[in-house]
Amino acid sequence: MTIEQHPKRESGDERRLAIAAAARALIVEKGLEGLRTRDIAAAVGINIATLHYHVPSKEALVALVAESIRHDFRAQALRNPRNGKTALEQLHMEFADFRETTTDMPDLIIILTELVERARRDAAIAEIILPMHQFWRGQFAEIFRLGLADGSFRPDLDPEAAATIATGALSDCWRRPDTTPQLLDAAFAELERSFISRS
Amino acid sequence: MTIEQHPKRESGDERRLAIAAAARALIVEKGLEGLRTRDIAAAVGINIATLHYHVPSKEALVALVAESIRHDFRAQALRNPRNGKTALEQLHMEFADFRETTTDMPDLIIILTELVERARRDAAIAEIILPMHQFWRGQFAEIFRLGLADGSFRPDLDPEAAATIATGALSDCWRRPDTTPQLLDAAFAELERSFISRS
Amino acid sequence: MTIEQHPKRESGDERRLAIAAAARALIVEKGLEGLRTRDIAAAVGINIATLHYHVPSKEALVALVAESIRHDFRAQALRNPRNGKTALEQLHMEFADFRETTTDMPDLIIILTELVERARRDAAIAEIILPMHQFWRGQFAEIFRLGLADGSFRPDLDPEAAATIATGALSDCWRRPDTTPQLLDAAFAELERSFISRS
Amino acid sequence: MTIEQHPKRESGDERRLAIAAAARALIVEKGLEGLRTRDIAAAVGINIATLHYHVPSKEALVALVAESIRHDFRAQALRNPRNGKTALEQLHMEFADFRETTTDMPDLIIILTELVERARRDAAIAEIILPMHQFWRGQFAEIFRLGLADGSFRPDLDPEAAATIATGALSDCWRRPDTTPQLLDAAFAELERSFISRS
DNA sequence: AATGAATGAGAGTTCATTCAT
DNA sequence: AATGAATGAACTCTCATTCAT
Repeated sequence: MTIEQHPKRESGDERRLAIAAAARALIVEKGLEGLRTRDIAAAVGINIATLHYHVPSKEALVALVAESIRHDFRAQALRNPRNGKTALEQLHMEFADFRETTTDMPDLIIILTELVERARRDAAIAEIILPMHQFWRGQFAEIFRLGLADGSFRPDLDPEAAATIATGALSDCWRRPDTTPQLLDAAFAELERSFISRS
Repeated sequence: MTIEQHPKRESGDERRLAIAAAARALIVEKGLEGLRTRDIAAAVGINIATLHYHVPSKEALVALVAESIRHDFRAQALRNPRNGKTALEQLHMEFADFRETTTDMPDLIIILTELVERARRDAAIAEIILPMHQFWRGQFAEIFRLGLADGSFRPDLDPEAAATIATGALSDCWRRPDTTPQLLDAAFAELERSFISRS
Repeated sequence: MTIEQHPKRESGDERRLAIAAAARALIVEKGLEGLRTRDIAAAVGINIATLHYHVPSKEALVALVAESIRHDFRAQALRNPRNGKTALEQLHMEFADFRETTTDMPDLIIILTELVERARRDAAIAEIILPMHQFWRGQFAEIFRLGLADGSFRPDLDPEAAATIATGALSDCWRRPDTTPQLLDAAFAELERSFISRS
Repeated sequence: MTIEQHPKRESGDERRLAIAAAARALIVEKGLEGLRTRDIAAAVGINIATLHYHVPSKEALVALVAESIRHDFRAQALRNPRNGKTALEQLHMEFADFRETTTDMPDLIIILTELVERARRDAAIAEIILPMHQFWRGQFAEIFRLGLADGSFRPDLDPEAAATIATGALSDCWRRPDTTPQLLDAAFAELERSFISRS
């Protein structure tokens, strides 16, 4: 895209981006377990030794992927500002965002799931991934607190627990191998009915 | 059962049980990805060739673990009969069962999560594992349908979607590395408030 | 066939015959290199340990096959007596015998070839197999000597060398993967024209 | 060729040559059946992984050996041009070539025999090896046709059958474990007497 | 910044053979 | 005479990583 004088010799950052992209594609295809450094190098079009020059170890490579995922999530989260919206509007936006992500970047969620799994055994990954989950749940909790204050959600709602349920249901819903858009929509609707006040 | 004079010489079924147990312990420790046949053989106290005598391949070994998990789940599901209980009582029992499982057999859920992940790429595992998930969700759906009929749950409840939410929230709740019993209890309570009728 | 009181418990000799037969079939199918004791046991319908009870080692098993081949060859050689025939008649009979063997027992020659190959490295096999070859060549030499005496073969014929050529050409002819009956017939005819006297 | 300061670090082609040479020596010693990748690596002085770096699989390794044999055969065949020679002179040269090969490169024929045997079950090897045999037989046939035309061979000679007999006799002659140079010479002489015209 | 060559450690699997019953 | 279970030794092959250039 930008003017390149040495197309074969990309800058270090560009190479790292290409490596992360290739790694993500391969994780989607074969899972984190099936990820091979040689495959990544081949996909990028470089030598394995060159790959190790840019990313010193496989551990660092997985961390790079985790960072890359976090970056994309953050970008998505910041795209639609919530300022000045009602709690219900924000909840709808949150649902819409999730729906959009599952549609536009299904890979992102697959990789995230794999990283969450790995986070249980890899502290470095945990440090990157878990805050993401917490941030997402935090956003839900914030919405629920707002809705409690303005009376749009039922008064006995526990914002934290509801956030746990919402994020849990959504992510598990996506994780399921037999998932469908209809299933997701039904879950959205049922979650809304569960939380709004009725009077 | 009987006093073993030759612990080196067990029957095939006993060995297979011991192998499944050792494999499960190792999966909890190192994940399915880190599972090594040699480690299992060492844990059981047999030669690797002996392991292959009883379980012909690693693929078959993972399937054996999946079967073993299914067996345990079934046993647990059948322990407390639901006959003659109200919908709410049954929901409470479902929660209690889950709680009991997380307490008594935390490994079971960890392994199940790994197997679900693998099921995405391994059809043989999928065939064993996915029905379990569906059975669990089906039980929730049944409870919600019952509660709709007797008026204990709110009339606009979508039983299937609610079942999806309940199982999703619960399993995700457990999957989280930072999970606590309190978190689980809060989720139980919030789910109940979400679904019961208020009048 | 014979009256068996314990069909499952054959006598040692019968078992050894069955083992040899199974081994021969498997050698034809997969070669001596691909011969596995387990496959033989399975073909016979017995346990591997039982196989080892009857034939103590794989080496002994190959020797058993070699003996079995020698037995068949001998039987075939003795079937058509050469007494009172002319040299040319005997040569024709020799050709007919070879042709018959390639038609009726093609396996026999395949296995023999494999055994000859192995004889180079296995003295025990060599001791069984090489005399067979020498016996065959000796018969040809005898025929050529007879034909020299009665003038039916050309006077400058070297019986030993001619026997070498005849057996060599025939066995190699058969060994070839693209062999055909026509090829064999052409070789027979050309050999005859090469050796008979023309005057 | 040049003085090597780092014998551990050779070019890929050199390594492949060294691997082929080591493999050939080992095949002569233990047969194709007894060929082990570890032994080859040890003979070359490299790690097994390095061997696999240069030759990706054992199958490819056997193919490499087959190619190497073909290369040597071709070089030998092209060394002495047949142009302008009489049929008889060419036949003598063919015999001399074979004799030279058996003297200078006895291994070559041993390995060839093993490869021919394997060609029956391995299509990839067959594609490399069988044309060699056919080329050799074709050369004999050509000589016989030439000799028929100029009257140096007997008029009822079947060139193709004679070529089959000649190559068959020669290769079988060599294959025999009890072979001697005298035996070869006697076969040469007898073949010549069998085919030349007498008038 | 890049690469061809090399490697240690280890993976799953195979096989003839043996042991206890 | 027969067998289920066990085993040592070996096999081919893989992978992340390093070295020399």
